[in-house]
Amino acid sequence: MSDPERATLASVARQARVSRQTVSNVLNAPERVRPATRERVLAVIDRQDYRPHQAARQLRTRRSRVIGLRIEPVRDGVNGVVLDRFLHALTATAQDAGYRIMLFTAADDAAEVRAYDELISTLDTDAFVLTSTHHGDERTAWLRDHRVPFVTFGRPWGAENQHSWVDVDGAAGTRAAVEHLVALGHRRIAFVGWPRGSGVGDDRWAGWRDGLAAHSLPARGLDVQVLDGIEPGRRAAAQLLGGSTTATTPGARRAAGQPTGFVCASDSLALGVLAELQHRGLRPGTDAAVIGFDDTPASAVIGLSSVTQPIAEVAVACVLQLRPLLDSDPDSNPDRDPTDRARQLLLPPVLAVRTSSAAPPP
Amino acid sequence: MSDPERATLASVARQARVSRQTVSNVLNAPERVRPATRERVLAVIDRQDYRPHQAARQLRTRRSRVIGLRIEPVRDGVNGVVLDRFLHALTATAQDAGYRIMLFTAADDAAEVRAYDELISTLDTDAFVLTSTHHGDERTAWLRDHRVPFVTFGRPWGAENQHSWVDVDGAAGTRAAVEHLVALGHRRIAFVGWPRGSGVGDDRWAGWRDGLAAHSLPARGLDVQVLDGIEPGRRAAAQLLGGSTTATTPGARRAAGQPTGFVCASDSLALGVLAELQHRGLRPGTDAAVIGFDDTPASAVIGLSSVTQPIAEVAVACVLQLRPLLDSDPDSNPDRDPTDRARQLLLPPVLAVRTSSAAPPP
DNA sequence: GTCCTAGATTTGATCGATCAAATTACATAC
DNA sequence: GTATGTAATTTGATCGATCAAATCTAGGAC
Repeated sequence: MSDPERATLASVARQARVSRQTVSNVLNAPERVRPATRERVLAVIDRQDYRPHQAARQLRTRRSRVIGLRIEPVRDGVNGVVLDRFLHALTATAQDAGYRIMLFTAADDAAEVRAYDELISTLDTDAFVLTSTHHGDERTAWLRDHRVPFVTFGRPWGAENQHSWVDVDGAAGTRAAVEHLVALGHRRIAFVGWPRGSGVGDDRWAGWRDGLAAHSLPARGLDVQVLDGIEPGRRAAAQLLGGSTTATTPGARRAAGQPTGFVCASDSLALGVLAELQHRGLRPGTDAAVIGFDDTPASAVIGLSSVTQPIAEVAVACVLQLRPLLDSDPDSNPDRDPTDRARQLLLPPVLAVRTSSAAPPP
Repeated sequence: MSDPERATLASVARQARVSRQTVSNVLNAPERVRPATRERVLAVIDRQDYRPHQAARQLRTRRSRVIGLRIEPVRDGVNGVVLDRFLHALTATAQDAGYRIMLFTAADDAAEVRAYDELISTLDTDAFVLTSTHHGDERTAWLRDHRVPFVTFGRPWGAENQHSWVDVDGAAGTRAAVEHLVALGHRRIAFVGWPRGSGVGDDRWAGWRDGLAAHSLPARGLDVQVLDGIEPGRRAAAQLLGGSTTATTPGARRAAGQPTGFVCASDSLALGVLAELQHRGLRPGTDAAVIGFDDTPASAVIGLSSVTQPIAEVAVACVLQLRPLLDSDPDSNPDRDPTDRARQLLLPPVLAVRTSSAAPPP
C-alpha cells in the first residue's frame, strides 16, 4: 500500500505537457479536447496507470457514485434468498453503470431515515434503493421532501406515481397459476393468503379471484386468510379440507366440495399446505395441486410449483430508473416537481411448474 | 439537498471561538483539548448539527472506513441464505465499529484482484472480507503482498496462520452429528460427502470418521463421495442402501448391513438422501436418520436435522479480527511481517435436531 | 522575577480533483 | 492585414478536512 509516487492529474498533466484541467476534460468531457491531445493524454494515463481519486472528486462535486441499500435482518429464512439474488444483480448492474452499492442497517423506519441523513451528509450518497415499502411510508416522504433520488422495489400502495418504482405483477402471477390449474382440469381452486390490508397480499389475491371469474368458477369458501408461515399454511389447508383427517376417496372429497388446487401467497404457506396434504395421506401433485409464490430454493428442492419473480430484471430496472434522477443536476435545475422524472415499471412473473402441480385433479 | 450553509469545521470553530484544528481534536483526540473548551465545542457541534465530511477527511488520511466484500452469484439456491445472514450480521457489526460494507462483483479471482486494486486506489477501501477461499488462492497472496488488511471466512487450507481468518469447525459438527446418532442407538452410520481434495469436505469427513472411531464403530463401506446436489445425494443413498428398491423389514435391512444413519456434507446431499428414502417407502426419522449441514431454510421447512453454522458470530469475529489490522498505521510502522497481527478463530457449530433424526434405529 | 517545560491552541500547507473565468490558438470573414 | 468568433487550453480558487510545526499559556523550580 506504500505508493512511492501515486499518479495524479498533475503527474499526468506534467508528462503529457498539458494542464491539469485538460486531463480532467479528457476523462469527463472528451469532446472538449482536440483528438490529438486526447490521444496523448490517454497514453500517459495508461502509462502511469492513473485512476482518479474518488474522494478528491467528491469533495468538489458532492457526488459519491454510491447507492445506499438497507439490508434487513432475515426474518423468514424461506424468503431470504430473494434478497440474495437481488443484491447480486443490483451490485452487478450498478457497477456497470459506475456506481457501487453500500449497505447499512436500521432498526426501524425512523432509524432508516436518520441513516439517510447521515449517509447523505457524511458520504454524499447519491441515491437509495428501498426494498419493502408499505402504506404511508415515512421514508419515501422524507426522501421526496429532501429531493434525494431513490427507487423502490415494490409499489407505494396508494399513491402510485409519486416516485419511481419497480415491482412484480403479483396479480398476473396468481392469475397464471389459476390458468395453469384450470388447464389441467381443476375446478375448485383455493387461495391461501394473508389478511386483507397488505398491498402485496391483496394484489395476489385479486389475481386468483380474477382468474376464477374469467372461467366462471366458484370462489366462495375457497379463500383463507392467515399470517405468513408454514404452520399457518398448514392450518389453512386443514380448514379448507374439512374436519376429517382420514383420507377418503376422490369422489367423496369432490362431493364434500374440497378444493383440488391450492394457490398460495407465499412458498411458506404452500409448504404448510403440502405438509397438511402429506399428513392426510394425500400425494401433492397427484391428489391435489399446490402452487407457491417467490420460487425460494426450498420450492425447487421439494418440487413445489411456484410463481417466480424476475429478480435480476427488477434490479436492472431499479438502476435504470435511477439514471435520469442521478444525471440531472439537482441545483442548476430546480425541478419543482420531482414526480416529473418518476418512472414506474411492472414486471410479469413466470410460473415455474414442478411436480406439485403436474397432474390433473383426481 | 440544497444546503443554505452546511456546517463545517470552520463554521463550528468560528462560533465556538476556537481554531479549526481544535474542533478537529475534540472529535479525533479529545484528550488533547481542555475539558472546558471541549464542552463548548461539543455544544456548538450539536447546535449546528455538524457532521464531518468523509471525503475531505479521506483525501487527507487515505482512509475510507469502508470494507469491501465481493458478492458472488447465487449458484446453488440452497446454500444461498447463509450468505444472506452473514451479510446482515457483517453490516451491523461493521457499522457499530464505524465502518461500512461496500459490495462489488467479479467474474473470477483474477477479476477480483483487479477489483481490489481499483477499490484501493480510487476509494481507499480499508479492508476486505473474503468468503470462499480455496487451495493456492491468488487473492490472499495479492492482498498480503500489498499489505492490505483482510480476513477470510474460511481457512486457507494449507498455510493456516499466514493471515487472519474465521471459520466454523466442520469436523466438530459432523462429529456431533455422529455422537447424536450413536446416543440414539445407531450403529451403522454412513457419510455422504464430496470427492477428496476440498478442505471443507475433507474436514467434515474427518469428523465423521473420528466420531465412529471414538465408539469403535465400523466405517468401512459407509462412505460415499459425490458432487454436491440433490440428485447426487439421492444416488449416494441408493448406493448405500443396496440394489433393491423395495422396502424390506428392519431386520432384513440390518442383516444386509445397510446404514440406519446418514451424516451428510451439505443440506443438498441430505435432501437427496431423504428423497431416496421416501422413494423406497422408508420414513425419515423413523426408518432411518438423516443429518445435513448448513441449516439452510429448506431444512427447517422439512424437518431435516442439520449442523448449524454460527453465522452471526462469524461476522462479528471477522470485524474483530480486522480491528488490529485497521488500527495500525501502515506507514509509520513498517511491520515487516503482517503475519504478526494475524488472528485465527475456529467456531464450533451447533446441531439442530429435527424430525429427520428424532427416533432410535428400527 | 526569570527560565524551563509540558500542555493547549493556532497557523499555514496540503491531499487531488473540479469549477469558473481568463487566456491563447485558429479559422473565417471583411 | 485586422477584426471576430469559436474552439482549445490554462490559471487560480475552492471543496473540508488533517498534518506538521509554530506559538501561546500556565505552573513549577530556582
